[in-house]
Amino acid sequence: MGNNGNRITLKDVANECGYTVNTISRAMRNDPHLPESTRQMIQETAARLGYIPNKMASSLRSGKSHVVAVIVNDLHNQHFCQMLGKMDAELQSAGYSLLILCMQLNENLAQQLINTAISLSVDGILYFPHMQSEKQIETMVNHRMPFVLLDRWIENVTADSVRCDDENGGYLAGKHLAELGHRKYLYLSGLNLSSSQIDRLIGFKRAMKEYNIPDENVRIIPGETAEDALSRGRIVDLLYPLDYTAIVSFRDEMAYPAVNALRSSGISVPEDVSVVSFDNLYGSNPNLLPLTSIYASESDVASEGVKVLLKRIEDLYCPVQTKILPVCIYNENATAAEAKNK
Amino acid sequence: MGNNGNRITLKDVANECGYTVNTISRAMRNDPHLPESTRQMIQETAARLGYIPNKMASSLRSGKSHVVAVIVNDLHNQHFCQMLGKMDAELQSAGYSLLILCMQLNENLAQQLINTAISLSVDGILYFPHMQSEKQIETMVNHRMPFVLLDRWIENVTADSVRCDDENGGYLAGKHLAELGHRKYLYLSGLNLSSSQIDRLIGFKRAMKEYNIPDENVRIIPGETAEDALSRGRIVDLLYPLDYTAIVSFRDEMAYPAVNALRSSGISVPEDVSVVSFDNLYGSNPNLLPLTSIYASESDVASEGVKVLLKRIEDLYCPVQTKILPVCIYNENATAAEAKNK
DNA sequence: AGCGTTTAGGTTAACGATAACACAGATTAT
DNA sequence: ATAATCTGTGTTATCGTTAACCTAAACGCT
Repeated sequence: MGNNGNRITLKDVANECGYTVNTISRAMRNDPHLPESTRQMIQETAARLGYIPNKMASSLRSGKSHVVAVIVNDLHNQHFCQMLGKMDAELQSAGYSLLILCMQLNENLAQQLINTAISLSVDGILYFPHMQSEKQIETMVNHRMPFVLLDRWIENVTADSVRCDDENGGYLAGKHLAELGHRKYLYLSGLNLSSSQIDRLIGFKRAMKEYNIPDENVRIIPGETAEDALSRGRIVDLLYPLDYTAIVSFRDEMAYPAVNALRSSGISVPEDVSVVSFDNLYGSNPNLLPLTSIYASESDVASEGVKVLLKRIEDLYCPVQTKILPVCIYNENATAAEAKNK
Repeated sequence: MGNNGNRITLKDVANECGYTVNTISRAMRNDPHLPESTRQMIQETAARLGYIPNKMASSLRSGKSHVVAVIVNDLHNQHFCQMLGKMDAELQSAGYSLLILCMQLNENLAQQLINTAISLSVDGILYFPHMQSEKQIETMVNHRMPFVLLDRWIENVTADSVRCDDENGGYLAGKHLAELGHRKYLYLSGLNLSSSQIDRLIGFKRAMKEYNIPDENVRIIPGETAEDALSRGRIVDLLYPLDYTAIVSFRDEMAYPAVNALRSSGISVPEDVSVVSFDNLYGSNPNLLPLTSIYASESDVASEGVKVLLKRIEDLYCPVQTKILPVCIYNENATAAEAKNK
């Protein structure tokens, strides 16, 4: 008979076996001090009774929850989803579960989500910060909570981080287009200047300088979302009067409507206008868009991120880990077409 | 002065305020028995000290964790990811966090994931079952764990469920194609006969009967994954000799490579061959594929699912809830082109 | 004034598991 | 042969919070 309501606890197993809860607990954790036979007998009884350990209790006492939280900005964003899959796989094989906390595009939620994570005593946090937000970092540090910053760096913060080489990415974008002979550029920036945007622009400008393309040939269009800025009329207006022939978009999701707008106006991509973007969101579907995309493997970011976090969980005081993953530039179709054009 | 290591607990706040932990606990939970002034003072002190409640402890004592688990087959699948976003939003506004447990395409993990969920004392489970698996259901029932079956039904199980009207979906697919005048069909089925596949096929056959299309005009190609079955050669071989002009694919992810294969072989879609599929995965990108897709709003499945679960959490013994969401058939481009063709 | 009823808070015992310590009997070492 | 160690287990305290129960003062009412 169960103790209180219905849940089967160590106590129930103990009663059934004639041992104390302590011994059962040990058996379940495969404590080497128990003789093989006893352990087996206990584990079998536990299985027979349908015992499922209560991690809340265990975590409360032991301080380990075997749950890792990931904090992302938006679950509708494929970029994150692809990583979640990989992260989950890596975490699972290390014995962790994944708690997803999502800002729903509202950055003010970040602090609250971090509190939630701490509140649930997760063992670590995979954090995709959306803004330059030192306060959240401070909270985690104060609570001695292991964490890794993903995709971005944060000003004045030294902490474990995994991101791709955005500066080089921007450079490669510029170089690629410059070598194709383009002289006038539209650079679609975003509204929030995240670290990756800053780095990409810096790299891009470095390339421009290297190829002697003057500043005034690069028109930066900042602070707009894809939908509202890149409507057909707008992008065509922007392109034609000044003979821009190249577009750089800070991420594929922004490039996508731009390319659509161009095509609908009878402008071919990449024949008339070359487009370079970041993330390679559509990389797995090479027929979809004639984009050249700059990216680091999402899978690598995810698995490196997990690796770094697990290391930090294991040793809270190990030296700071920073991984900057190489980016590559690729799109079969676009590259081929552009080369032909050249 | 903290008690043990460093975490700030109720006790610390109590010491600081001169009340007992009980009173602090009450203040934090906004217990109406406390005078406004005391509560405010306590909450301010707690905030000042950086107190973050320990949900492990709270959950252990109170039996509520305010975490809901979702069990999915594959996080790389967009269909799930889209729902996760919506679910998370709905759950967040109800005060819950979302724990994602993923089978990594390995159905044998299902039982283990359910155990994990129970182990973590989640308040409920959103379950996308992958197979006809009664045992997992039994576990949840035994543990009085609220759950909702999503997307699928399970034989011999009566439980809360939310899914779309797959039978009608299949019917609409058949009707649509039959009315366009198609007489010979390739029906791409999947390897595992999930309930949605069964229902879709049943509905499709009903339409075939209604339009007097004999069984032998429908060739069912089962048990293959998209990649391996629908290579260029294969699909073209299948199409040409018998003059199939219509393809039904049990889900968009399978249709996608098929369409690509067709196009690469110089067969136009939808001009030469009409393709109907399910899920409307690419619906938000109408230029991507000339597919006609049958689907129910993912957002609806997600939010209905959450709604049903929350109700069940609130009252474990309320009557069984089953929601079958209407499907619609749509693709602007394909429909227009097909109509012109007709 | 006397008696019930709030009001504001304290006391105590859980929730389920685990860590630290204790300890008897068996085994080994010297 | 006796001390030292190991083996297998029980005892107790504790993780941080909450539920159930209790009390003392203040208040209202006839």
